Amino acid sequence: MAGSVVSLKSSIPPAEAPTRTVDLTALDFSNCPVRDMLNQIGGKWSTLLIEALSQRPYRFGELRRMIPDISQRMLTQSLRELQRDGYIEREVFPTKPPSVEYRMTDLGRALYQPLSQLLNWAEANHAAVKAARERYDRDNG
Amino acid sequence: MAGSVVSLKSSIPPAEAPTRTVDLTALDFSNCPVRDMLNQIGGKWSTLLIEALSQRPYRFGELRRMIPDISQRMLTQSLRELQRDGYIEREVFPTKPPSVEYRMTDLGRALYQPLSQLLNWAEANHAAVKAARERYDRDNG
DNA sequence: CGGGATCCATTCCGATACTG
DNA sequence: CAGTATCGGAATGGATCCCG
Repeated sequence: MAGSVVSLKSSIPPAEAPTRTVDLTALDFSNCPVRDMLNQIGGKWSTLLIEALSQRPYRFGELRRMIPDISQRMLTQSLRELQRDGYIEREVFPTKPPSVEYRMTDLGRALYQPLSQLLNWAEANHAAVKAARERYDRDNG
Repeated sequence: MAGSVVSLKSSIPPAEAPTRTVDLTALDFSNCPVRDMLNQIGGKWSTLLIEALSQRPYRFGELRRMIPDISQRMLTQSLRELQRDGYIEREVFPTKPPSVEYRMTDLGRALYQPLSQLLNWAEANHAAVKAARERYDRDNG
């Protein structure tokens, strides 16, 4: 793959074709985490967790009860990935039995700004998307 | 799963615990396309295509050359899904050999507003995420 | 040129069982 | 309570061949 600044010419003869240059590097997998990030955000549970933790810190068991459909395996894994990317932090309290709390970091709160905008858009436009799908499925398949 | 408005109480004794109610319905899979949408956007190629088509319409082969790493199978499939959700449209010109053009719809352009904000954020903060990952990987396994 | 069909590798995710 | 370990099915994505 390798960081590619794709030079983009129309397939019409070069002479009259305006040469446009599009920088797709920003979305290149190997160079930057944009794709990586969206891959992570696009995971089945990540946005749900970010949404929940954007409110206040929660303990593991609380999150689990909030999202009954998540398995503890995926809950652990998703939290670890969010933590690894620096969006949330994990604090262990040495009680017996131990309790663990997860909270957003500054980076996570920063991410939440544009992310919540996108989520709001999605929520506001789900009817349009649904309609488009039904139209497509009717006309085609 | 089923649409769940999760009633969320802290695990501290109910008497003194403030009862908070968090509506996670918006992110429920079965109810609304927020999760669906992010699933789609989180796909390996979708954002790349939306980014490209937000500039101007392109033909199949042009897109293919712009993104050399995509297979024609995934290009076709990704374009179909974006079309199905109403973000792009497809026009066939009855030339010989046939040519097909893809362009953004109004809905697609609307989506691009919050989406590009998120992409910009990701691009601007990739250093922070990278640093967080290295720190995590060093401190842990 | 712009696909469709098929096969295969990888990754994701859920269910279950066990632990400090 | 908050995990870890293991397994198997499902979904995702890539390679290749074929077609009007």
